Amino acid sequence: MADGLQMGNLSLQDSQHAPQGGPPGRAAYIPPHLRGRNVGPSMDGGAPPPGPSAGFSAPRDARGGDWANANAPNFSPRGPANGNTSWNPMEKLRPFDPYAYGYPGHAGSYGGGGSYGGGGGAAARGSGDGQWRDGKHVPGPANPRLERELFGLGQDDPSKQHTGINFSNYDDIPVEASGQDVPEPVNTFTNPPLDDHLISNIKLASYVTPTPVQKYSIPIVMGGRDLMACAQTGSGKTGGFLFPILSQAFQTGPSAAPQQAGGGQFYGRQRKAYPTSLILAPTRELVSQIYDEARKFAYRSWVRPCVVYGGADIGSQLRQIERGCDLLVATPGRLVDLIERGRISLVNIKYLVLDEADRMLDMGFEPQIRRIVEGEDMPRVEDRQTLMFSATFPRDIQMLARDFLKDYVFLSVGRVGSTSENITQKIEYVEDADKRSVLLDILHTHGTTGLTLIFVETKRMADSLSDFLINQRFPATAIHGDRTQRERERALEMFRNGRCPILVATAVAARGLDIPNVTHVINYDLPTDIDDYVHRIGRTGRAGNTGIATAFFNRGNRGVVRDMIDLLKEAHQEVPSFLESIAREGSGYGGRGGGRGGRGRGSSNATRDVRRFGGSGMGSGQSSFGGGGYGGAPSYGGSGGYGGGAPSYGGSGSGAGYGGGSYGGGSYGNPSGATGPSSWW
DNA sequence: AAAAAAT
Repeated sequence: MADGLQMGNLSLQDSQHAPQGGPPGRAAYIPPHLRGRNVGPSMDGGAPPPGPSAGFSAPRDARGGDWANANAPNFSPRGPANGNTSWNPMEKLRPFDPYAYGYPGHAGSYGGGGSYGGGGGAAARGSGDGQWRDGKHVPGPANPRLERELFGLGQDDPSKQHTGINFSNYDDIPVEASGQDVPEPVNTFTNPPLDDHLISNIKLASYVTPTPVQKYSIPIVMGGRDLMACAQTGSGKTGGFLFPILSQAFQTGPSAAPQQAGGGQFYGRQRKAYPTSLILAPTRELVSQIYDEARKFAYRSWVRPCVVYGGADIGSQLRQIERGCDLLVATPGRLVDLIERGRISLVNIKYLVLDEADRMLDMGFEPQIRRIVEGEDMPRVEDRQTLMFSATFPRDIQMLARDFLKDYVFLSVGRVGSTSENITQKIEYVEDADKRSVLLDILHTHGTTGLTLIFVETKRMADSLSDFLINQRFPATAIHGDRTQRERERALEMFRNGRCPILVATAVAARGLDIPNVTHVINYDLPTDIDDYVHRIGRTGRAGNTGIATAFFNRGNRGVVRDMIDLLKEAHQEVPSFLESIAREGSGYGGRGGGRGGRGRGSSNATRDVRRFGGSGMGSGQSSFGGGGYGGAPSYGGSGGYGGGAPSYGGSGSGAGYGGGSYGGGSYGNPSGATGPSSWW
């Protein structure tokens, strides 16, 4: 991978790779917003942007031997001292926050550790794990205990027995791919292109057929292409990036560690990790979820996944990383922290994944993300592969895509829930004062099968409603941002495993969480943003199953009435007449019906490859998945679409952009004349 | 209004 990289200047190397305790050899910290693109803080004195990856080919980089040899110092330098089998208590405690208990769940696989180092021929991780030896992948022995933990027996933990079935319904999910030379999708988990070891892990996890996202993403990523995918969590996107990344990793082995002084000697006294894959996601729950998946598919392989996030003891995370870290799943803040501490270097990154990118931006992570991607030692765009996932594709995400991706394939995956009709949506007119009793009616009649997720708008309401339900002898619990991390995890776990099949939640649980078996979502309070509604109901009907979504609607929600009607129609749901009449009453916004401007419902997921259209037309560049939009992929505007189109993001907002034709189907309803859509904000 | 995140 280092081939063809230019040499950086030496001072650059030194400042970047200086042992952590050393004097701060770098220039004063430059805040991200004052920084030019590609000019990281360590690029003193106007060094041209050779990219941080220049740091690779330092003279002292003693690569040249085989990978394993060069890599060895990265891994468990302490060797046997750490190796142990006494960590197993984790097994009982593990459920959620691994760090809370001192050691991440990977422990069990770590076994004796005695095989480390030795003659330097192998990058061994301990007797339980696989190795990369003499240019070959040598999977570790089976570990029944770990296997049970990772893949589950499906007995007492319903959350594990249920990993994505009913695949036939997946096929309803439309996918549109665009870009230059889009590789043909695959239809099976087979070799080629996938690695055999990965396939065996996929089998262990009982995945049978790739989901639509995976069908496309696997060949795209394995073909070395960058990817921008608009997809939600339930679509199987985690596998969509993990499968190809791990498959490649199994076949090509570890990268050489830089900064290594030959003979397996450590250069510098800090142990620093050099992951080859980095996955960024916005929340702790999400990174944990991704990490759990990564552990499954990395089972018995040489690849060691790690997870870091805030709010947990950093010491144990540091120790975990020291033992080897090939695939790192992280929240941005904590990762920056670790980079600042000099414990993680990104020079070896081959794969960068930004998951739920829109949400990360919503949460104000852009500075950290830009710092990580552009302001540290991450290889340049050309020298890494970058995959971005986002439920929506608004302007700021387009900018990120423009800056972080190269000649990417754009993938648009239909809404899992609403569009594919997996979810039956019911809207009931309920005044605030009647909500409790109506809720009780529903809970009584709905029976006890499956899990019920109830969304409310405020934390106080979450508490009081769950108290109320408990008083009414319903097994309920609550999750919201004022509860401690531990309480949240516990609530979620109780919900997952069915001991508390009713969960009252605020928006904290609206997005991203993948909880199987949620059969009913109740919007006790409707959100003001229809996108949030879509995400909420998307907690049910997941993995191709069906679900029911009930919403309590009254005049206080008339702000979303227009979007709600559009959404119901698009999803071929019944539209109650009171909605229409309330819509006719007018919502007081003027302009187009709901006053939502262009950022209508279409933004939820529906997206198009902006590169195809000359300008971004609508201010936010979002579009709908409307009607016939899929098949056609009408106007790619010739092959020059990308190169030429890219700079146009600054785009006009003035309406003209619909021209592309994919709106023809007209299901979008009202692309009416409004001008600046973004005025809505 | 709520949520999230490095401390």
